[in-house]
Amino acid sequence: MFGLSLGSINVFLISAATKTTLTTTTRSCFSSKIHPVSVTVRKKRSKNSVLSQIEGQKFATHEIEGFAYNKGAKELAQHSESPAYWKKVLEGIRKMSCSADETADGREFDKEADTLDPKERRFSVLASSLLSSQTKEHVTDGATQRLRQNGLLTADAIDKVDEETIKKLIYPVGFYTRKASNLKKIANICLVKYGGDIPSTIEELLLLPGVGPKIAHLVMILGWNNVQGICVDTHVHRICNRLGWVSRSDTKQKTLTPEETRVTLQQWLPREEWAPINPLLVGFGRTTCTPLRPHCGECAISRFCPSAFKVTPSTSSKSKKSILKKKL
DNA sequence: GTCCAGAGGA
DNA sequence: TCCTCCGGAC
Repeated sequence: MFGLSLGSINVFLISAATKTTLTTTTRSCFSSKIHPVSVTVRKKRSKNSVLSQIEGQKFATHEIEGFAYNKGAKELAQHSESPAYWKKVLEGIRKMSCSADETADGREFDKEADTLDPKERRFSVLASSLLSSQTKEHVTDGATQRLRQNGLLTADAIDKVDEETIKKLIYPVGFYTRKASNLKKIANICLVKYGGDIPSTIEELLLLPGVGPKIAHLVMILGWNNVQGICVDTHVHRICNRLGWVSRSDTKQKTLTPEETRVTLQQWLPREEWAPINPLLVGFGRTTCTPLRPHCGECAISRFCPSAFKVTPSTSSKSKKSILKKKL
């Protein structure tokens, strides 16, 4: 159960949040190498040099690493004001998730994951993260199981097996043809460049085919227990905008992309919430705060939500087109 | 038929 | 910025 891995993440988070100095205990909580990063962010995402989209935004090294241990760190980590009641909102969503009897994470990663060799565990995290995107949970689980049963959850094995076999085994995950091809390429890169392990930084993960910001951050958290940033998918993006938790700089307009949401959200959301917020909002977004016709009537936090009961169904470009067609 | 959901290519 | 990739739920 992913809960196990989440457990270890929680341990890390608590220690990171409460330590005031960098101790060996804290350091040992990271299974990964720590890469101090100072990133200048660009407006347009390019595969080679990227982290995010807000121009001029810089992260202090200690912030990126996950430590708020020196004097200036707190101010830096909190340079944007938190929206009112955000704690109550998260608490309310947590309660709803529990009563709906959902898994807190919304994702099941490898029951046997803890018995695996760390390198193999990380590769399987990367593989299942890739499969899970744009795919229902049970479908991902089935595909991952089949890969495992065939011994295909290591870089070495994937590199050797032919693409057609992978394709058949992972069917019917979303975009299985492309994913099979990407998986082969990724396995080869992991083998050649990383000795069968996976990359340990966001930048290097982003160089892998089929890995964008969403999966890169997810893999850093689940694979390396290293919270570099929030894993923002379409649910986190939508819900944060509905709640008014993020907006374009100096305006009240919604953020335009998940990447913009991620950077904006990271400016005020305390670090210990970065890892758990994705599974929490994904569950909430699938059941209650749905993209089309959200169930505000049964939502326990609607009183905190500026969009409650007035979310107009977002008109997609496709439906806009068909509306236009009908008019013509 | 429409929408979902991230990444990549035009 | 839009389109494409996929099966499947609705």
